[in-house]
Amino acid sequence: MPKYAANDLSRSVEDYLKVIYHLTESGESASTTAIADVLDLAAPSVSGMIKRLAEAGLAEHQPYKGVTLTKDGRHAALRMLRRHRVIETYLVSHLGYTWDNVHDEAEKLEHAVSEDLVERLSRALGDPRFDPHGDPIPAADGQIVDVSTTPLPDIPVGESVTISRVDTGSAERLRWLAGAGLVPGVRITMLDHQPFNGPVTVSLNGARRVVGRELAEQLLCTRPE
Amino acid sequence: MPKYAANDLSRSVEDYLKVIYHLTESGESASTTAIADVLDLAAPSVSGMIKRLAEAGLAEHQPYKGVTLTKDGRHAALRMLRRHRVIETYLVSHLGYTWDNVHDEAEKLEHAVSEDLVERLSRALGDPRFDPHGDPIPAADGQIVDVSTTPLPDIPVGESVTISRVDTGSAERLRWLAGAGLVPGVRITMLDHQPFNGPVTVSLNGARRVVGRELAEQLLCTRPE
DNA sequence: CTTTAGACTTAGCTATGCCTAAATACGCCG
DNA sequence: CGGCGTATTTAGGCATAGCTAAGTCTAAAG
Repeated sequence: MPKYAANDLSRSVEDYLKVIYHLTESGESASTTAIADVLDLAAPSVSGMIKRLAEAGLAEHQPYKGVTLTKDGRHAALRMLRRHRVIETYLVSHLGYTWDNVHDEAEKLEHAVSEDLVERLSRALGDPRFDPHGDPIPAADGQIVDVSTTPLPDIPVGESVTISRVDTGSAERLRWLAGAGLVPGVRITMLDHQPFNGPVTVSLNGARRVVGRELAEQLLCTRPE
Repeated sequence: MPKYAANDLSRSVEDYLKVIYHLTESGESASTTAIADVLDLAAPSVSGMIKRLAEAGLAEHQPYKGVTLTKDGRHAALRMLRRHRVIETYLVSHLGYTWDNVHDEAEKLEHAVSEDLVERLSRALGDPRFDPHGDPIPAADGQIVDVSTTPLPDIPVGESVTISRVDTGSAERLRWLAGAGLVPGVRITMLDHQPFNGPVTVSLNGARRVVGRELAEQLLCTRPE
């Protein structure tokens, strides 16, 4: 018999679940310190919350080894992710926000919107599958598509690719990228790699763009065929 | 020098301020029990919060006599009222909500939206001055229009008036009224009063509507000239 | 003028979620 | 293998905001 999904988690719990979800996406478990860093909290506060999450059946904790989400916890985290990304998309396409300033607003709203409102927002948008940063929006049932992408610096010279995802939360970087036209959906061709972690040069619509290595790593591309 | 408006009140504080604002609109001070009833809290909890509100300079408390808002408190309450009504209006006109089901959603969102978002919503609506229930929306600076209205049962037979405001939060009543076409902006003519607090009969667009006294009291009308 | 019901406040407890300080475990380096 | 630094947990507090139980004030009725 499935447990009733606890649908009334506190704001804090929701935030922890989201962070743990992100930290464990690559398979490893999330450490206390890593969580504390992201949420800007003291480590003991995180220790305490991890215990509560485990008791609530949302997370599994191996003391001193880290924490992972249970099925319930992952489900709740995906619900938050859906909310966040639907809200961001709506704010950008219907209320004049730009992709560099939606994050904070969505961060607050995602804890306040009802299931119903999220679905209305999604429908008003035509049930988009990606948000303005190219991040996939989980479906209402928690399904999330897994697009295989390659960081821009790993693209060989001469190859043409499509930018599919921009993996930074930095408003400054997002603004610069938007100004340079380097946004999801755009087709670019790799022209040059400089060695020793130097910049890469790409062309888009005939124009040249030089992008520093660190930023280029955050431009995730889909390769042809 | 004006005090900086405390812009980071807790959800609870915001709720208390709203309730005290409503209870004191008619000039009297709000009693502990009245506040407790509306918020569905125990009286001692309210006593405690009133003390905190007074310490924060948001309310004035005469022990055993009731509480009123200070200028700061009233300002914060009006800010919440603006948020609530702008959100309700947006949900109805852009997201397919009906006037009987927006309240709960707005109640949660009003604590989460930023000043910026409220102004964007308002602009997207053309800066409306009334919400779907006909309640005036305070301006961003706290100005609120005071429309003088008359409860429907006080309209003499034969007079034609416009429904300007529907003063009930009951979803059932709102649904019935919408079905009967008795919504703000509609012009009706008083046909009959039954005695002993009996129902009133009105015509709208040639149709007759019989409305019980209690409900009719909640239909606030503007009279000609 | 007293009594008394009901409104209001005080006292003291609970839960959440944060903190600092102190204790303890892990794992690496010599 | 032992020690040491870092990560982690435990212990003990604090603030907010709720609760019940008990005491106190007000005002109306006798």
